[in-house]
Amino acid sequence: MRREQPSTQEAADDRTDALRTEATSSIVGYRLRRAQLSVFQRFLTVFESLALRPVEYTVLVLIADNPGRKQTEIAEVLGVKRANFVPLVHGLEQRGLVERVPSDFDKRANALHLTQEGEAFLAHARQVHEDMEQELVARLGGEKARKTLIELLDRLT
Amino acid sequence: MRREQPSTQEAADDRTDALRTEATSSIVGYRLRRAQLSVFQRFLTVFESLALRPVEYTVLVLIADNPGRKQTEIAEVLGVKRANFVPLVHGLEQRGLVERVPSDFDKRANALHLTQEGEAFLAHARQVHEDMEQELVARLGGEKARKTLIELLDRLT
DNA sequence: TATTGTTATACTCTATAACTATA
DNA sequence: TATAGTTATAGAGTATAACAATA
Repeated sequence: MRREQPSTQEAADDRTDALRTEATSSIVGYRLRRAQLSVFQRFLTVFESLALRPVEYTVLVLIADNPGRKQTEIAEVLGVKRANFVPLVHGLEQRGLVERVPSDFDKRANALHLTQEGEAFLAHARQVHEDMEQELVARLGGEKARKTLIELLDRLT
Repeated sequence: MRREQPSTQEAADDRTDALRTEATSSIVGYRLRRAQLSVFQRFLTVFESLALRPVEYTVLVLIADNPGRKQTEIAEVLGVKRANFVPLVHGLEQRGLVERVPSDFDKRANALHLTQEGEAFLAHARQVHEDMEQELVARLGGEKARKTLIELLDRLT
């Protein structure tokens, strides 16, 4: 049997070749983190001209699909603390994409809506995002692979 | 055809039922983030008695499999900036798990090694981690599902 | 009493610049 | 000149506590 690596007892101060990373392959959490960072980095690049972060895109999508909901509700489904949601939605409002309408049913609450400009912006963003998803599907090896991935991820969540 | 939801044109200030989140299902990055956070949270719980964070566990594994390597090399393969790696490895050294040995070949560099205590600690940590991985495998639906997941994640990285 | 939105604040992660000692 | 380790620091992201208005 051929010895391709020095003994594991030996130090390696003098070697400049690649590190052994086999053990990290078996750490699901580590692989998840690397993949997530990679996909988010790609998102930031693709959405740079729209100046939209991943969480902001998701907020716009959720408001569009749930018009009139309270800040707390949108924040909670996203896993964002309501205290941290304040500056987030404030930024979207200042850009003219989101409206905070005092609720008729509960004077403490703000009902969230997209503005007309917000709807148009999101329509464009959805297109940009769909293109990115197709790029990911290509990397994964097809729509079936993407569906499998989502299913497996959901089992971990 | 039965109408199960109010018109999408209508606001929803008065409803208290679950939000529509179908659109977020199709966002791979979002699903990745949720799954990663969930798995990391589980890791923190499982490793609470060992007081070990995910990145620290990975550092120990990498040093064990690559004794004598420089800080820069371990940091880079992990995607950690060398500046941020300093306090990380310092903490592991203070706990008596890791040694920084001035390299014979390059007086600028520190060669990283596990101490005897570090080896014993890691042996225990690997066991705890293996138990956690088996728990994840059960959630995923078997070893084959886990292998599929890792393959798909690697295609995104 | 409890909840909504808000402010303030702290802690972790991450990123960059600059220094020193070596190469 | 370039690199290894280090320090300082700034920016995100995330967490908790406390407050006013309202339920």
